[in-house]
Amino acid sequence: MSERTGAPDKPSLDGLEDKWADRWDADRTFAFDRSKTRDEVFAIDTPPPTVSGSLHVGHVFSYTHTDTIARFQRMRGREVFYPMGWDDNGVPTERRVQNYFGVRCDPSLPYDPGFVPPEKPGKQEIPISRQNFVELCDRLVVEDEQKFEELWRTLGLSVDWSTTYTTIGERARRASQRAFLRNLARGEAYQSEAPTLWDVDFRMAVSQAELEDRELPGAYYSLRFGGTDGEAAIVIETTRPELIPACVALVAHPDDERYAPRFGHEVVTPLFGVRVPVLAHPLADPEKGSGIAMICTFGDTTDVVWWRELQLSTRTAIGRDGRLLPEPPDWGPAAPEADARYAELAGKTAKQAQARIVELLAEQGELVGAPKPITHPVKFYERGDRPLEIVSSRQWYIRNGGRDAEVREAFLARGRELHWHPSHMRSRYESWVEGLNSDWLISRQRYFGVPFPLWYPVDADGEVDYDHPIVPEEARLPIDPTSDVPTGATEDQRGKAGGFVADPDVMDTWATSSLTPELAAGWEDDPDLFARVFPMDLRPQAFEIIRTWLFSTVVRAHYEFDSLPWSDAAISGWVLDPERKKMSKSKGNVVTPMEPIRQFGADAMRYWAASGRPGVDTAVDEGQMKVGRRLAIKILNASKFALGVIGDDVPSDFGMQPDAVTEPLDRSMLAGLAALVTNATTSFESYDYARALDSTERLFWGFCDDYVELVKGRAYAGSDSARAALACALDTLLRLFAPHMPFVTEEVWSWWRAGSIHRADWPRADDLSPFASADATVYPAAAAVLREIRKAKSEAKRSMRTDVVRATVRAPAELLRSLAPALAEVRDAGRIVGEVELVEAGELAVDVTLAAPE
RNA sequence: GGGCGAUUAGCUCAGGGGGAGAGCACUUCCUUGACACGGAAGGGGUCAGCAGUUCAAAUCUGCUAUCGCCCACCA
Repeated sequence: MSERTGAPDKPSLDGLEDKWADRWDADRTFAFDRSKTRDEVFAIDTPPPTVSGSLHVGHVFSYTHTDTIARFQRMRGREVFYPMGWDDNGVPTERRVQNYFGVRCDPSLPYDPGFVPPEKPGKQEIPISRQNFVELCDRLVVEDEQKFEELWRTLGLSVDWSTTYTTIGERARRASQRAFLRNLARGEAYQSEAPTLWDVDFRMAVSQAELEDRELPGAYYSLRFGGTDGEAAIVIETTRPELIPACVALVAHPDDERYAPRFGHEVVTPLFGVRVPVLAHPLADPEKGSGIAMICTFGDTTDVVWWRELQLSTRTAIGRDGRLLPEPPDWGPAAPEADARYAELAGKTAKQAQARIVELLAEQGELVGAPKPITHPVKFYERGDRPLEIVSSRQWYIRNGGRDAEVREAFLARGRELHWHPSHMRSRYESWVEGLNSDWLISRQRYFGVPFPLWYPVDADGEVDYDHPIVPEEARLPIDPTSDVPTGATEDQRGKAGGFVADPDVMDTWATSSLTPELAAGWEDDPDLFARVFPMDLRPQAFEIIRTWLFSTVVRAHYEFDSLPWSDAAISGWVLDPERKKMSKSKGNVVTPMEPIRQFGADAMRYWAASGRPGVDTAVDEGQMKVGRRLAIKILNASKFALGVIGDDVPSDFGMQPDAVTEPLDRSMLAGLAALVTNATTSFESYDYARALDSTERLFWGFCDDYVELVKGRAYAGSDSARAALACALDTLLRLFAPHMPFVTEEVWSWWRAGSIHRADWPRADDLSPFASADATVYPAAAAVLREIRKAKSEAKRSMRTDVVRATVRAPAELLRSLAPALAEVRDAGRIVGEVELVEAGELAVDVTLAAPE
């Protein structure tokens, strides 16, 4: 509990961050009170930052938005559950641990409890077991966490630092495996051997959500497929001639009269002389190229559709390493020259094979005309460097509506049930769900991650039976099937006929991240906490991971709890560099936040962040930070003035004493403040922290410029009405600013109040209701006239303290009526020493006669 | 190809049927008793364009243009 200190002579922002961060920590100001029930709690599903690198200014931006909401809800009386997670699961962390310690994860190795990494990573990576790797990860995360936490605390995030979680730790592994096993038991998870998008460098399957298109230069090559039985050749266009050996058919639209006579007939592939059928399918576009395409297994996702729907055979040419397979595919009947052709290409990368095959086509005269250069979109893994291939493999999926209209409708309904801020972000969710074309592929052929908690029986012939996975009891989780054995089995049965083998794969990181609300809430591990916080209230996140994080979290909660994981989603925009370019490490334009926080102050940094509207991309702007700093300083100084006239003997509960406010000017000012409270509250309730700040700031500057000047004389003279009004306004304004500028408001609060402002009540318009009946026009009228007087002095290039010998106020009758009760204050603030004449006129104008210069 | 958003002062942006606004920058002035890490004032805009609804449009509707993003089976 803080002691009242009174205002210092020279208030300063210096050192406020450390001072108050330490105090909040010591007082446990933001500790979650878990005696509160669900309806009293406001729970936030905080995005766990990836601990592989460093935080950048974009994190500061969006986490500040969330923190303003958290502080508002806390002041409103909700017990805020505001945990922090650390995302240490996934490729970025895997790479960081590899590079940092010079090790490599090899799950076939046994755990070595005595392993110590080298002091400096050697040139050769040391292979270690998965458990050893995870332990190193835990160790590194602790170091990263400390840096992150220091920044968050300096920024003033009001999280409860005793409620943290990680995404690769034991709890996360247990929750991920438990959720998967339950999906499996209910039939929501299934495995399938099918063509899958595949990254040839990472050598793993990639899900639809991890795809991105990149524009790449390419070319259309026109190829001649020879006719059979005396029929003419058919010319097709393709961008991937290297896939000719994988060609299984040609396809044209059923209504295309050019090719209708050939349907069911065969043609011969160029170079290889393999016979393939000509078929009809509505997906073939008569307008594209020559209107007829070659189907390869597999060149793109359309090939997969054709292959499946036309029930074609498989002729695999490209392997999982992106190179042409060493052995030729099954050509079918009679293709004498095919093997020889293929031998020359085997082992080449797709790119090399294309170059060679184009040469050969040209030599053989089977290339029609010159290649037509184009640029076209090609699918990439978002982290990958080479185009994706499609290979057939056995993978685990979770049903997400990609292949089932009913399931899809259920998730669209969840999207409509969720409150989106801003609301138009819902359309991104909807277009994603509507465009799904496959289920959620959750298995990854990686070593670091949460393993699938499964084994498969090996039959007497040594064949693995994938259709009857062996699952562990939930109580055993988390397990690693490569080192743990099925219940009742022994290690010596591993890999043996009649024994078992482990599922070698790990789960996609989103399979864990999709459980962050459950993880943070202690699902199954802490049922008492879970009941108090789940489903949560708010998911704050960036828009670009709606299709991944947001959607997958909805999927998991829908299946496990038949509910949304939270009622509201607040979607933040991007932070752009000062030139309004997207920040990225490769461009080298990433702004790190600690330096500007130290330079301008955390409140100033937060001011900049909170000025960015919900969902709107915002540029890094030092100008806004300077404005924020100026505001913070103004709050210090205006408070110092107000407390100076309120008096040092003010009791700590002095403040809302509406009865003491009797003067019309004071009552009028407080009427405006009441309207502000309503406005700011409404804005915050709809997650519009920016509007709340904007309206509060607007009133505050006017308060400083006009009200303080008008009331100064009377306040110095000891007017009780002025003292009470200033106390009331200061008290209210500080609390309105507290969510945005927690440090400076807490500092000022400590001068005259007990306890933390962040545990004080949010202002209620009801507290100011005595002023609802006040004439709200008095204060604006007085301020307007005062501005006219200042203008006259400014235009005369005279000091503001110049005496006014005589003034004539011309104004509409209403304005003059409003002005009347505050005329004394206007005289005082305007230094009018002589007569004031009031004249009715159409528009406000003030003529003044200034005292002669000395 | 479909969708979402944006277009307002030199810059960054707010506003959302009836006065064209803020901050920064610029110009001028003021070292007044809370504040020189200040303060007062000023200049500056065909609210992207066209059409419509309306007594009245920056604001609502439609179309167009430009920019950004999302989605799509892009041979």
